[in-house]
Amino acid sequence: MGHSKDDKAESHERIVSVAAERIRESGTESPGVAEIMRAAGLTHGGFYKHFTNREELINEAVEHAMRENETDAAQVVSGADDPLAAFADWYVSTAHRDDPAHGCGVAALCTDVPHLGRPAQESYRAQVERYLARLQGLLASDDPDVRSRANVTLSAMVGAVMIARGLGATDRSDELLRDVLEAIQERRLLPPGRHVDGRREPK
Amino acid sequence: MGHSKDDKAESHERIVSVAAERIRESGTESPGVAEIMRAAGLTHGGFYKHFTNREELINEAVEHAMRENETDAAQVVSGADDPLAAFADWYVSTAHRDDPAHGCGVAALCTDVPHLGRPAQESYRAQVERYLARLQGLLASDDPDVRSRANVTLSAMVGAVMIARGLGATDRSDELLRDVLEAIQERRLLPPGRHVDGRREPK
DNA sequence: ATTATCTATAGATCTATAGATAATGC
DNA sequence: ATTATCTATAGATCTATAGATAATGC
Repeated sequence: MGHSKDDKAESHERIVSVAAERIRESGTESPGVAEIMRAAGLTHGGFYKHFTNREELINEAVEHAMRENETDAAQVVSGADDPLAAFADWYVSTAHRDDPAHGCGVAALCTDVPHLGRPAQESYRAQVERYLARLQGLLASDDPDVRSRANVTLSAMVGAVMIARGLGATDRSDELLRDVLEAIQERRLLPPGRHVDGRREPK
Repeated sequence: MGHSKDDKAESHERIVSVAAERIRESGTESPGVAEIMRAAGLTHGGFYKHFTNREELINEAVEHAMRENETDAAQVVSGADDPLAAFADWYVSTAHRDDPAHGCGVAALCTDVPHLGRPAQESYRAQVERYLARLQGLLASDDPDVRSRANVTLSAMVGAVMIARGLGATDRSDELLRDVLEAIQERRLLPPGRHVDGRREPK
């Protein structure tokens, strides 16, 4: 047993980190307090010295899952010849499909977030904004429709990984990921005739 | 109490139909047997005369959710001036975002399916195939890359609805849906320079 | 007589709490 | 003395079962 304040901070971090993995793998409802504490090397009784209730842990775990992934993204694009291609390569991959526990929280938690409280929804929204800001930077900046294109690109990336996860590690799943990756890397999501009037009217 | 064989068949259908709604709204783990039976106007005790266990219901409910949505899709495109535009309009919409219970099972259940058994995974896979077959029919048929384009289009459609659900009914969410809808309707997901060599090498 | 549904409940699991234990840190 | 963690357990909830009830259908 360790009982210093540092130990407690380490324990807290470990619980949140483990929970962030489990909820991306099995959803926010599935893993129990006892299971998460066991995975963190602790017993379930001590849990309530760290969190007022389970929901508080889930909120911290959602925020952790979102930010953890974002730091990975920054490393991937830094110093790449084609940063957009590197970003897409990292995201739209079989490795990402097969390891949701350490992957994108926007993809893994999209179905859970509507049933969670404000803090988790805000963590989700903020991470979508960070992805969109990053994509706008990676797409040609002289395009009046960068934001629209970032929305389309993010949708295709997230959708591909989600459908691929539903299909499992099959040839069909691999093919879908590869087709979406190529479409992004070859800039096929660009408008064929450029729009010069900026944002169009919503129908 | 009604006790005829017809009544039982109706009860069975009602239980599966209600379950198909609840699992798309809250995931396959969340709704309990008692809750589903109550929503079907029955008590929980009779459940096991219809299903050997909860998992069997979930399998039937997943299959039901997938097929129900597919018949809606067929109606939407039939007789439309621009069937692809009509299909995208129906799928990439705020109405679809705000009503997962009656919406696409591929979107609603993608995170649950990997944790379910073979039958549910097969239902999921089959519905992805039906969507892709439909999209290949709606996209220009003289294109050697229709299949690739169907994969990209489906990913963008599903991804847009999933992210939009995570964001909730906000301006940002509406904008994302509108941008993806326009990209599909204006055929912006087409390659700018056509590829005549068919399928390219996987890198 | 058969059977679809209902009432009641057993057994398992989960969140949260209470009190004990064994370190830390003034 | 304080407190981080552990053991034990209360109370709620969930799946599944058993036996009772009240219709159907030969």
